[in-house]
Amino acid sequence: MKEGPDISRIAALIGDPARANMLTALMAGKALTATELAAEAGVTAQTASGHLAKLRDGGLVQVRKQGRHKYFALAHGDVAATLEALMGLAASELRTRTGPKDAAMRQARVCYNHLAGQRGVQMFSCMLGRGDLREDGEDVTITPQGAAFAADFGVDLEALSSARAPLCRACLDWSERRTHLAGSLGRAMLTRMEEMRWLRRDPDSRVIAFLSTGEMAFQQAFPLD
Amino acid sequence: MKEGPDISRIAALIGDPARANMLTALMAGKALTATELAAEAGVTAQTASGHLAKLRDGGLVQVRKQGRHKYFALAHGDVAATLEALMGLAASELRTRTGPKDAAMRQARVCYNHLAGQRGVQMFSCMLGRGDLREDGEDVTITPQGAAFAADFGVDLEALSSARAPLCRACLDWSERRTHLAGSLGRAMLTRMEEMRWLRRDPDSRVIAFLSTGEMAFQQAFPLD
DNA sequence: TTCATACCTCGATCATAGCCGAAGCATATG
DNA sequence: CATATGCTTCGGCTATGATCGAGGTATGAA
Repeated sequence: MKEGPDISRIAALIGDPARANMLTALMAGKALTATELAAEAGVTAQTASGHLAKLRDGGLVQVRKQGRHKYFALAHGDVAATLEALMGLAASELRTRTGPKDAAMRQARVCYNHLAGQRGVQMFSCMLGRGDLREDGEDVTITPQGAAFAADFGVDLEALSSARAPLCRACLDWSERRTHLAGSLGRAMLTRMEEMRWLRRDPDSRVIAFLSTGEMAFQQAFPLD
Repeated sequence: MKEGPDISRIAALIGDPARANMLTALMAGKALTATELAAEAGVTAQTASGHLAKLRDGGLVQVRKQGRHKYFALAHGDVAATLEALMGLAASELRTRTGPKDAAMRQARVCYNHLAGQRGVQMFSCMLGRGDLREDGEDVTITPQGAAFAADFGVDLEALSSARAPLCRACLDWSERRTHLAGSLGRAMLTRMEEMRWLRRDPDSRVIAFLSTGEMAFQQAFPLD
C-alpha cells in the first residue's frame, strides 16, 4: 500500500455534507463570502469558518480578502472538474427522484465559470466538428478558423492568451457524460453570451435560462450536426 | 442548496483511509479478495468486511463470488477516472517528498486495466496524431486506419466490439494531466504488450516495467512526434 | 468615539463511525 | 465425518471531528 498521492485526505474534505454543499455552491463560479457559504451549508458562522480553513489548507478553495469580507472561490479548474466527476458517480447511483430543477440543470448550467449541460456539450461538439477547435489528448487548442470565429463572436483572444490560465481546456460533463469547453475561452464565451442577452443566470443556483431570441441565435451559431 | 447529486455521500466513502487504500489497490485492475484488501488497508478482516459492504452499496466496487472467495473490483471505468482526478488534486498539493517509487509510477503504471503514465499519454497522443483514433468530445472512436493498426498489433477488434463496454474511452492521467486511452481497446492493448513481453507488471503495485527490447519496440510503434 | 458587522479562536458537548474480539455461517479439504 | 479457511454479524470501546455558545479582533458606518 501507500502508492501514489494521499487520496483520502482530500476526499474526506469533500466528504463532509457541509463542506460539500459549500463546494457545490462555489461551482456556480461566483466568489462567495464566509457567511453566505455558512447559509448555503446550513451551519453557523463559526462552524463555517472552521470548514473553510480546512478547505483552504487542502488547496481546494482560494480566498481573497476585501475589506471586512472574505471571498472564497474554487482554487482552480481542476477542482471543478473533479467535483463534476464525483457528481457523475453520485448521479449514476441515484436514478430515482429527479427533482424539478434537475431538468433545467441538465439543459444548461454554470460549471465553475463556463457553460455546461446539454448546451455546453452541443457548443463544444459543434466547434470541434467544424474545425474551430482541435483536441489532442487532454489539450484543446484553437485553430485559425476558430480564432476568426471567436473574434466575430466578440471575444478578445489576445487578452485571454496573455493570462496565465490555459486558453482552452476539456471538462467532463456529469449529466451528459461528454466533454464541454472550459478554460479562459470557455469563460469568455459564456460571458459574451450573457452580454448579448442570449441567456440569464439564476443568481441563486447554477441554472442558466436561455431567452427565446438567445435560444434561436445559439442554435444558429452552434447547430446540431 | 441541494443542487445536483449528493456528492458528499460517495466522497465520504473514498475519504476513509482504509477504504481509500482498498480503492487504490484496485486501481491496479486485478480483482482482489476481501482478505487481500484487508491486508492492503491494514485492518482486520471484520473491519474490511464492513468497508467493502459500504463500497458495494455505494456502487464503487462490484463483487463476484467464487467458491469461498469473494473477489472485488472497481465497478466501472468512471470510478477509476474519478480516482485519478482525485489523485491529481492530492498530488498538486503535495509537491514535497516524491518517494522512490513515484518516478516509476509516473513513467508507466496500470490504471484500472489500461496503460497510464508518461507511456500511456505517449501512446494515445501518437495514435491520435497519425489518425488511428479520433476524439470528438469525450467520445473516442477508432478510424479504419486505426483498425488496421490494431489488427497488425494483434488485437481482435471484432471480439471487443461485441462486448457491452465501450471500445475506446478517454481517461485523465493524474501525473501527466493529459488524456490516455481507456476502454476495452485500452485494456486489450496493454494485455497484448504483456503477451509480447514488452513489459512486466509488478504484482504488488501498479508499477509497469518495460523490458529493454520492449522499450525499443514501443518507441518504434509509438514514436514521439 | 460609539456601534454594528464580519470573521475568528477557544472550550465543551455530543454523535458518528472506525476498530477489534468473539462467535456464527458457508465452503472447501482431509 | 472433522477440520480449516474465508467471510460475516454482533456488541462494546474509543477517537475523531462536527457543532455551537461565548468571547475576542479587525473593518466600516454613524
